Amino acid sequence: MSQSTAEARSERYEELLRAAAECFQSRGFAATSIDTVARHLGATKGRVYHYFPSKMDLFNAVRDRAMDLVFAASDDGYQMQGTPAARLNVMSAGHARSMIDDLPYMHVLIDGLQMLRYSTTTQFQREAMEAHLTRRDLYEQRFREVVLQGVADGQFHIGPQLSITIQSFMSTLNGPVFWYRPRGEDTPESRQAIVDDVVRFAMSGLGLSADSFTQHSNQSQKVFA
Amino acid sequence: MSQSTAEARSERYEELLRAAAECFQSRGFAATSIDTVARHLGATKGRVYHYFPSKMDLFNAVRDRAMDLVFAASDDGYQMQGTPAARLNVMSAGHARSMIDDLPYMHVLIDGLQMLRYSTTTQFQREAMEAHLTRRDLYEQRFREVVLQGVADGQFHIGPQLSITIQSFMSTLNGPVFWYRPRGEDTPESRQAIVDDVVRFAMSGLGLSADSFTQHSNQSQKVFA
DNA sequence: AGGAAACATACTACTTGGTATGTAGTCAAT
DNA sequence: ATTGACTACATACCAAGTAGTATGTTTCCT
Repeated sequence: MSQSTAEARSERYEELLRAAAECFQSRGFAATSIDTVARHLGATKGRVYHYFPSKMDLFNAVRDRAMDLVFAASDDGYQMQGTPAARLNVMSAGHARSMIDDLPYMHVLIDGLQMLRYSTTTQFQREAMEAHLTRRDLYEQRFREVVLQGVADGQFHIGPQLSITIQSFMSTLNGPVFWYRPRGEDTPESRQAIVDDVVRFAMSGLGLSADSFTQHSNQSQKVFA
Repeated sequence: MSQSTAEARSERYEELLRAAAECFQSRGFAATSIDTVARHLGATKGRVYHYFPSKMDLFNAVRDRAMDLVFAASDDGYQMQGTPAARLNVMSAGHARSMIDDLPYMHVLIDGLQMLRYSTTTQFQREAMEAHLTRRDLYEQRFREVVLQGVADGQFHIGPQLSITIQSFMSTLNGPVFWYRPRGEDTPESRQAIVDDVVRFAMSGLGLSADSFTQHSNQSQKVFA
């Protein structure tokens, strides 16, 4: 197999994955038939089943890809040096940005959890689900870790139950998946403005004003230790 | 028809409505069959179709009921006298409380929006959907109104885009629908603690500390005008 | 007793996940 | 140039499930 054919296959695979994500987004898993995905591509079932052995595998592939994307989106902030507030700010912005930019995938990721008790008949599917949940916990753990550190530093001011605060924080960041829909007039800048506002709200929920975590070229301002 | 039979019918109707809500919650609309709902009641299709002419009508009834509940839950706060912060606090607590107490209904309400472009084939269904969206807008408008007044009073501090703030605020309040699941050990008090923490986060997102909106028996404390 | 309400049962037309098979194009070796 | 193997699909088909209907059957009220 030559280089170009391998690339071509990869492109076809991506095309199929995206089409599936879009269908799952707009109609949900159960209401999306394989024929639906195929028609969305101007193809037939044969093509879909050539790349994925079953509908469930297709869905899992989309969900796993979504997880890859959201991990990548917040990784810079997580690996970054700086205060918990600064790190969390970059992580959150990346996360929220991904919600908007990769909306079809993220929609699958967010409400793909209801699949928990849905049709977990097969053993193989149970394992795939469990592996996914592990990754998800790992992801949430990153945010929890940084928030906890901010609380320890006295920089964040949260309620008595950390888990509730984390859930609320993530709910805010995930929000765009439910209410944002791309329009003709929106630009990269307008999308960034949305992200900034969402992140501002989320950080503010932790008791932080924008001054305390945004990057200033003038370093003289330091509100907290 | 006697009084008791009318009551009995009403009870049966409620029982069916709740069973449907629970099924729709756990599996979604498309994956829930009429037989599923019937089996959940230990009955057969005949019973379901005796009360509802179609699956879609059943779903609409659940969704409308959910809207009734959430309206009722936040109405006290909306009608209340007081500062925008105090009113919004009570409204939000009622809303969040309803998310937890009426979880099956609320789940249907929240993600029932994806039905927008789903199978809106019939004209009648389009009208039902449009009527529902109108009520939903009206509901959100109540929160928007109170938030806007708080901003005008200088009591709230929000980002440049009001609509984004409102969406984030509602996302936080709706959050429990996605992550809360009833457990054996939770009590009315523990549930209230969850509600309080969620509301605290949401209000904090508007730049409000808990001191500025909670009711104090000692009235001497007034942080803002 | 008679009728209507409240279901259960049996059945139909249709959809859907998955499979089995056909087929056009590609690539490499002879 | 031809052949053979393989990829990348399309087509045809089947078993299972589902929304809705038509028709019993039991229970309750009057």
